[in-house]
Amino acid sequence: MEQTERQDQILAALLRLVARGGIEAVNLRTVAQEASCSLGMVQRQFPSKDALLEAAIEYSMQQLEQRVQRKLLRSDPASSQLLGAILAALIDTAPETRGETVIWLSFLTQAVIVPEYAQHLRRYYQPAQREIAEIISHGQRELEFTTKLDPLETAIGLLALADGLTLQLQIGSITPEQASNVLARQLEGLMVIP
Amino acid sequence: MEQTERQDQILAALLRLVARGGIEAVNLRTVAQEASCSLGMVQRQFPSKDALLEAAIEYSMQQLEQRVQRKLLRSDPASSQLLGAILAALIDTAPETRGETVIWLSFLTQAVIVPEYAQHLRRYYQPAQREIAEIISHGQRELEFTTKLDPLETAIGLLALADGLTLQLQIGSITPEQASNVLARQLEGLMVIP
DNA sequence: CTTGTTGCGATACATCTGTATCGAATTGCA
DNA sequence: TGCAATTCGATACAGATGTATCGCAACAAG
Repeated sequence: MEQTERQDQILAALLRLVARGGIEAVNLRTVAQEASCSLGMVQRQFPSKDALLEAAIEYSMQQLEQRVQRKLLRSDPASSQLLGAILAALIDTAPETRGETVIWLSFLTQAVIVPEYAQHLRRYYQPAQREIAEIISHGQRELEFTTKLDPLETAIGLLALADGLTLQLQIGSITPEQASNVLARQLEGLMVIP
Repeated sequence: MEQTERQDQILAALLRLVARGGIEAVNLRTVAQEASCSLGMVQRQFPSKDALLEAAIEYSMQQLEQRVQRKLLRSDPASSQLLGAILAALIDTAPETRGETVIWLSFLTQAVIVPEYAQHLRRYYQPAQREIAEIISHGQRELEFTTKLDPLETAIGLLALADGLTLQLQIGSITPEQASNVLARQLEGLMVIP
């Protein structure tokens, strides 16, 4: 068995654990048990618990990235369709992605306190903001979007909205239908003249 | 010294602690130290750590409630002004409110896992959604808002947006100016005809 | 003033958790 | 096949943490 393969098994086990019991359920022993290996094995694959969690975040980000990319490939290349696909991937509530969502939220919450985490996140969000702004810009040039709003500001709003909707969805204070309706209205809003 | 007074001192100490080090910095000993009292005192005021945290959440929610109410009293009674005041209070980044923000985010994250917490939060969000929807409805009837959008759906969007912006603000991936601009654009959006 | 009660803070205790260590098993190579 | 090196998993260890206990001091009632 290869190194990275074993590491991925452990990371997957960790995410299953997080999906069930949140990040508080994670410790070296429970992870080992979930991964059906020994405590020593987990220690050997990851030098410390922090390193393990860091790897889990990285892993989750990659999974999210892939999910977005897959949606984009299947999507109509019109700007509004692209945006819709990206945002739909961000608020995904499929059970398989629950672990990723929860660990992502935990990481966000931690980042408010730990500057290094916040920096990590900025390095993710700022490119995302720019990419979405670019799509909006493109839509404006192609006259698909008639809005005159600032693309970057609009992109920031859409990303923040997606995060907020994810939270509300996860705690069940809104339904998936409501969430996608809200997003749909926002996209429609780009096609009027304000 | 009265019971509730001592409890409030402890809760305030806890929130200072959370503002500095997040919820992980909270344990009975650090709280006692921050509150300049003994471990036994904290134990006597709150039967368990869970009860202590529960009380801290309640306390934070009351503080937020009061902050919103104060803003509302000072605000112009026009619907858009009311909405602006509420949303501005929600994304507040004043240092004094940081502890509340962080504990609120921690609680949100926990709520994804703990159904009882989620229920607490729904009991907060759903009235908030309805109140904001009511303000929007009123604005529509008074012809201040020309939008034909569904009030409840719009309210859900605004609240989710506020949560998302709060997160992004706290990790520094957007500036306060960007956040309030995004909110302002949304409010302007209610005054067009879509 | 004495005595019983209550409140207080220090300390003890059990558990959990990250990390280090060590002997045994396994594997690869000559 | 035999040996050396590596890998494995069990266990030991230290520190942190929630909770329980206990002796002492302050105070009130008689």
